[in-house]
Amino acid sequence: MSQNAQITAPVFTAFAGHVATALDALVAAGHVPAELNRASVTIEPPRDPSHGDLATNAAMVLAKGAGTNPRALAGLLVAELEKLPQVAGAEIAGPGFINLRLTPGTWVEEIRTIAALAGDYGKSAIGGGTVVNVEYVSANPTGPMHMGHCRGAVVGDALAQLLEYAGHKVIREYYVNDAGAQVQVLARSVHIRYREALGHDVGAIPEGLYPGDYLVPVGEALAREFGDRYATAPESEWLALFRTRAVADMLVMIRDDLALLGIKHDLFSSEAELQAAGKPEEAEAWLRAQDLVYDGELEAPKGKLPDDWEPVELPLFRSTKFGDDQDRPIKKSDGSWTYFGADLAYHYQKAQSADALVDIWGADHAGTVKRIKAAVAAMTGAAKGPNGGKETPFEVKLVQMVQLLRDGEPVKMSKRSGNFVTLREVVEEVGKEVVRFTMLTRKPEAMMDFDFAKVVEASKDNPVFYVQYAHARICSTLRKGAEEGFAPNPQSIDLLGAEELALVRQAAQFPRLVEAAAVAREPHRIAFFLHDLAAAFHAYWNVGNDRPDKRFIVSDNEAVSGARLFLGAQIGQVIRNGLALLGVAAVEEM
RNA sequence: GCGCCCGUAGCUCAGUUGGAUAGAGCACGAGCCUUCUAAGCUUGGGGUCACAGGUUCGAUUCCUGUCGGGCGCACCA
Repeated sequence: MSQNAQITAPVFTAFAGHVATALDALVAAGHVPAELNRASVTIEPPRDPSHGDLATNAAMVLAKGAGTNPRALAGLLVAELEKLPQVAGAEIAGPGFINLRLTPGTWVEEIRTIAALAGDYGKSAIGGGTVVNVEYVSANPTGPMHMGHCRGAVVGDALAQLLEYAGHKVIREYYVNDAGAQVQVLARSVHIRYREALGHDVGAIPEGLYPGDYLVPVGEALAREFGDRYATAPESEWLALFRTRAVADMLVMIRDDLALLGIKHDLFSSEAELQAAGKPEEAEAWLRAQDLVYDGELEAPKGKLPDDWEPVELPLFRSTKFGDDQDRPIKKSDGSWTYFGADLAYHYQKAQSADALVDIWGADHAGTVKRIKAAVAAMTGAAKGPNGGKETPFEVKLVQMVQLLRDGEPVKMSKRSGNFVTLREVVEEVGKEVVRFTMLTRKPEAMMDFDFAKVVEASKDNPVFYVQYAHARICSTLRKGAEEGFAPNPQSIDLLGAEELALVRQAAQFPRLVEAAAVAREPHRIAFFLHDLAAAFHAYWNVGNDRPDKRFIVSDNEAVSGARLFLGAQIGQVIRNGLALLGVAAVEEM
């Protein structure tokens, strides 16, 4: 018999069940057809607090199917819901909303629930254990991470954590593009550094190669290992070797950079290995058998036509059949795979071990979303397909650009010259917590400014600081209470009044917010929730400025102090849980 | 020219998968404040949700079109 059996479910979770039970009762009484789809029934706090603690639209969305009008159905539901001991009042409002007022005891109980569930408060089973593959970062292995990769990395990592918390199994995956032209350029760049390490006069790094100093040690290591064996050898003798070595070194560097942000992938999938295993050929053969790949002429580019454009026949995937604007080549004229051709096989491979796929991409890749979605639909959806006709849900989340600013002035970046701002520089300057939280303070599809000065500002304008400060304030109050001999005391929390319970009401949103954010794949909602909760906490705190009797520690009243400290500890717990979801550590003092 | 994203208060942005009188911070106006943790507090004004249609009990939210901004548009990745 575990202790957990005694724990009441979080109030919003519980009431989702209560409303369902009430509807079941109406079904049993013959008022509502059993087969009615309840998916659009919501249980949420009303926007206007004067309307009560909870509102449901159940009567409005089900009335038509029940062959009655919303207010009549609401009357029946209210009669059921009023039977619940937690319900202090239920009324029908407007077109058929049902507003519920809960007893104060319900909120007191919620404090105990938070304490009992602790780090698990907010966890959900909504994911049902299904496996979601989240692919994020996937930066080319040609150099250190730079800030262009940062937002997608944080959003992807926070999303992965959120989905796990919501009851999914998550595979965090990084697709390593180690087969294309870029890594050949890398190999050539490294070869120059190799010759340089051998004492050759290599001059300036030629245009088009990677000029960064980070390749110097790679060249030196190769010089130590191979001596001058490849110094003047033809490219065909060293290209593959140097590419393999360089990519391996770059991945070490990238993993180190990601570790600075606390990011660790479960799986690094190599494009080169995928190709070596013949996966793209398998995909092509199957697609040709379905007449989804054919040899055809590529359409001319839609923008300004390049001077050297000439029509050519290539194997094309019929992505237009699945909503794309034109069919896309899977092979180049030299017979090698296009990025898309390999990516198509790669996504099919991912679908083998996951129930759903999510890709986090930079907005500059928006143009290729349709073709890859088309490919996944074609390969997983076909009735006779390799996946048995079960189309794998697949979403691409586009993360917009981040503009780096310093005191309002744009920071110049040029990838070509190798003069870009690295992730490491930024993390070392402002800290992991600040980077992660800030990247989640805007919805991903909107552009974002990242100002070095503003993100470290210690003021309430800075949401990172504001949330951290709330947690630190709680910790320091608990320390202070301990000094005065007051401990958090759950025995006396019935003494808490309406102002304190309003704080609980706010914190109690967390479990349903986790579910909504997970379903929407939007981790930034957690960041905004934390900001709102911190604001409510600070506001309550400030009441104590003028009214010592409303402070957490009331020196001559041990019972009230114990109750408020217990409340504070649980608010702190919810903040910690939320921050943990974002991968941000909660600080105990500032 | 086409595709994707964005357009909400003077500014920066939320807006709970279509809900009730659209919110927060900054800035502005007016008061207060020397603190259980200083990085302040309270309060007020401020809106054609870019625009025009459509869908329905109901639209900031969904659909169509227009305007404005960003990104992208080869067999690159």
